[in-house]
Amino acid sequence: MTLSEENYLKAIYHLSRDAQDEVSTNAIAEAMETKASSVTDMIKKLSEKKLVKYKRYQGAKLTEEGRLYAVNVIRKHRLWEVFLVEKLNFSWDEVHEVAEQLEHIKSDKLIEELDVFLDNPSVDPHGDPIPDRHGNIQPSSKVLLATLRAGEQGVCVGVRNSSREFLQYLDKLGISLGDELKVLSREPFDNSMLIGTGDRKLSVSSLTANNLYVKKI
Amino acid sequence: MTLSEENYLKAIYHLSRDAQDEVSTNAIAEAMETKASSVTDMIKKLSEKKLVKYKRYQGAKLTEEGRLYAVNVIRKHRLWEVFLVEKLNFSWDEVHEVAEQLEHIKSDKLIEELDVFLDNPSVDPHGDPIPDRHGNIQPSSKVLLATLRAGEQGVCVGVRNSSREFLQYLDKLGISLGDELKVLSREPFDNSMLIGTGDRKLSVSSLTANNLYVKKI
DNA sequence: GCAATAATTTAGTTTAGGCTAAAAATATAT
DNA sequence: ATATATTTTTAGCCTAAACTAAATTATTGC
Ligand SMILES: [Mn+2]
Ligand SMILES: [Mn+2]
Ligand SMILES: [Mn+2]
Ligand SMILES: [Mn+2]
Repeated sequence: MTLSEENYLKAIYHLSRDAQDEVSTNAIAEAMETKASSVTDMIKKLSEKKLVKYKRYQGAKLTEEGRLYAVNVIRKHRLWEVFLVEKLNFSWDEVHEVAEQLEHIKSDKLIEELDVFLDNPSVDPHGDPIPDRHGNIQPSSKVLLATLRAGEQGVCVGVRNSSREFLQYLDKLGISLGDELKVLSREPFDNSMLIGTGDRKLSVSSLTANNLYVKKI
Repeated sequence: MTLSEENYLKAIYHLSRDAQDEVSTNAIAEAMETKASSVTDMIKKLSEKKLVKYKRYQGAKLTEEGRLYAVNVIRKHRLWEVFLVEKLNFSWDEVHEVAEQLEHIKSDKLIEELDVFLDNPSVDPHGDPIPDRHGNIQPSSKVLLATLRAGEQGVCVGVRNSSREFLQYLDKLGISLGDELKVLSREPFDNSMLIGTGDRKLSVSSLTANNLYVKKI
């Protein structure tokens, strides 16, 4: 499997929240920053290899084999992100680009030993779950901060958007995974919230609250 | 720079012990397990990029820029080998294949932090020197075991041949880097030697003695 | 139900990095 | 010194993965 094929599988996986539904050619093209015609060529190839189910004009859907392959690439991506943060002093907004390269390294022993070396982490630096060696993903009960009512509390456990801009903004706000947040009030005017964390109070915009996952406590 | 270009630079570097001499097209082809015609195409391309000096029918020679690039790839290769052995329980005969992939990952921060994480190692698991970030390589005074006379002693510091077969054979003999060896006698008949290490005595063939580096003590 | 629009595929190119076969240059051996 | 052998280059193809432009199919609005 080539680097490009692996990236397509990953993109299709991420685009189909339910393993059932077909992903459109255009959606894949946008995610991969490429053209629809290139996508058609590639999904035909992946279809030959039985990694994708494809009928002309009907989009693509991963086969079970394709899903397992995609999940394994994601496992590698996330383990490498943990490694970079925990061992090499990378910050959470610096890891993605390098992990995009490292996820394509081929060696079963490498990834199993890395997993052991990192003490079998269950989530990556952005709070995303790390699939196990068999492709199983731990279900989690996280909800968006935006869904909490005034008075409710939660622990910050992940981000929905992991762009550098958002991650660096959270750093600036002083919000990290593991922090306990309490919703002090919600502002109907612009859907922002006033939250308390530690001894600080801060106002977070609707957009921010819709990109931060918490686990209720 | 593509993976293939990097591999050509590395091959040319390894083939030219003295940075002066030209490396022949055929020699590169053999080292890269490719055809001479492909090599011609590539050295033309590297020549355009000023990484290689090339005149038709006269072989290739790295420019200073090309040498620095090659040495940096080798630095990455060897640091990753140290990582695999020291942190991930790889044995010295398993690391090369994976390091061949890892050496192409592009991130300056990654390699500098890896260097720090590993405590700035000076040699890789095969005793080969790790260039520093500026491309300088520590000169070393190692000699082949085969050059020692009866009665002389040395510490095992490296291998000339790092094929899996040879490394596994050394494991079977119980010889590791760091071991002290004493030449008890040399056998004129087949150039083998009788050596003592710890409380053991063993006979090593001429071929083995010509592929093991020691530092005299 | 049909025309307009949007999505998708096809056809034809491009570039990187291979290959083979043939031509050209260099090296070697009488 | 020249014929032969070896090395290297050139010419022409191939495949993977992109692209553009044109053709085709699906969807939507009336
Ligand atoms: Mn990532
Ligand atoms: Mn992540
Ligand atoms: Mn190696
Ligand atoms: Mn090595």
